[in-house]
Amino acid sequence: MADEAEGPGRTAGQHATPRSARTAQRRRAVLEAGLAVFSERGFHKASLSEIADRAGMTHAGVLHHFGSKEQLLIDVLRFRDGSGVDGDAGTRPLPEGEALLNHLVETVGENTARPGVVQAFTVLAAESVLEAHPAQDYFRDRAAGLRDVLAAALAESTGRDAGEPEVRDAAALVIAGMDGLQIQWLLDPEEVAMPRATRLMLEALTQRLAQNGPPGTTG
Amino acid sequence: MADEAEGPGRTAGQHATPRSARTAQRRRAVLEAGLAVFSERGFHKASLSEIADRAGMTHAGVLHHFGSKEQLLIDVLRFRDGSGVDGDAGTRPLPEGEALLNHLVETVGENTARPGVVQAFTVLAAESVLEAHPAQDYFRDRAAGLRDVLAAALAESTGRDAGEPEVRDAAALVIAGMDGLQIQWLLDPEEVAMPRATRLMLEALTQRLAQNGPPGTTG
DNA sequence: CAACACTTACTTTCTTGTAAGTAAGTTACT
DNA sequence: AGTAACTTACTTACAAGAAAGTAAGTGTTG
Repeated sequence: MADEAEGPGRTAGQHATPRSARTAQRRRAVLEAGLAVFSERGFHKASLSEIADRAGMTHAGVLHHFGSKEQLLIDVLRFRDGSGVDGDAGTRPLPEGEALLNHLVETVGENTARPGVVQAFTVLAAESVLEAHPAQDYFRDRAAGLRDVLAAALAESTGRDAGEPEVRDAAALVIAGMDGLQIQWLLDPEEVAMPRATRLMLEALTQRLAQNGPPGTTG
Repeated sequence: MADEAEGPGRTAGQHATPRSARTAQRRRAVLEAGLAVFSERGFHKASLSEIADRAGMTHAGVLHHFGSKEQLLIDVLRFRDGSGVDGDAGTRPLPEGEALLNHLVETVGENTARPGVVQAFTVLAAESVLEAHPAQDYFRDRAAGLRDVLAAALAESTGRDAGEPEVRDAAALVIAGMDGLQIQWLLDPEEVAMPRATRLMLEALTQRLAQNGPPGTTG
């Protein structure tokens, strides 16, 4: 069983490139197992042993690669998110402007097909609110960044200014709506139509912003 | 003969309360400690010992009253919610119809003053999504009930029918928005104005429903 | 050979839950 | 009213297990 590489050496910033493709592959297996277990159990109830089992090693082996459970969580989130501490991951940058809004509805639709990832982000985001949670910075920064790009997108498509409080509130609401829908959907998938509801929210908010807004643009 | 007029004296007896009342009081202390600790740590990371400490007894004492950690959680939720397993609790039934919508914004405003309770419900609701979580039924039923009353309220104030998918989606969105805003607010209180955003959401959704809706009303 | 990728074994710390004891309070009966 | 029988509200002590993390060893590989 040799090295059929999928990209052995990578530009990994300041971190040294992994020695072999096999090592990268094992790390990746741990990250995937971590995502699965964190999403099924949440951070606190997840155990390194279960993650290690699924990745085919012992919990000490996991610690060898990631140092601590907290660091593993952070690496798992970045791995899934895209920024790819490791070799790669789907890393597509978000579209900007109006395209972002359509992209969101699409993404929500895709998400109904992978409850695992949805659950991981939902549970971990809420959990991160707890004092001294290791993923707190990650989720706070993520939310702030999303609010920014969403405010820009909403502003663009309604002729408003991205700095207006109402626009920023709307941006927060879009994220909030998506997060909250996920909770309800995970609890009761048949009662909640995530993509349809997301579209409704976007339409309602953009209509409201457009109607109430553009100072000189409307004429 | 214990002067029955003033109740049974303990060594340091000071209460004019009969034994059963004192017991209820101790149980209540545990419920309040439980709410605090569950909200600070989440269910899994909360420990009976810490709850017991705050209530002034040992963890075995807590188990004497509530049987198990899971049962304690459920009793805490019901206690805070109102249904009052115990003697009391503020059990005010939700207003109905349009009044509910105003009530929501008010409640959100009040909530900014008590992050503890907000955090408890936010974190536990998201956590309940995990397999075999003890509060899963509680939160699923709660969400379903809220969607019903909200759909009715939205229908009433927009001339729509509470059974229409769009109205039900809007109801789910209101809950989702509130839940999601709480997460963002807990992570970054200065960046998120919960009450203002909540009002915006309600306005945007009711306008959208009213505009798009009443089959015979529009002309 | 030396670094790496692990494993086994162990330590420490916590966890919930149980068992059994005790000091009060309550009830039943005379 | 007095007392015995019982219940309640706890406590201390323990059981049994899981958890993360450490240390040290082993085999592979570049």
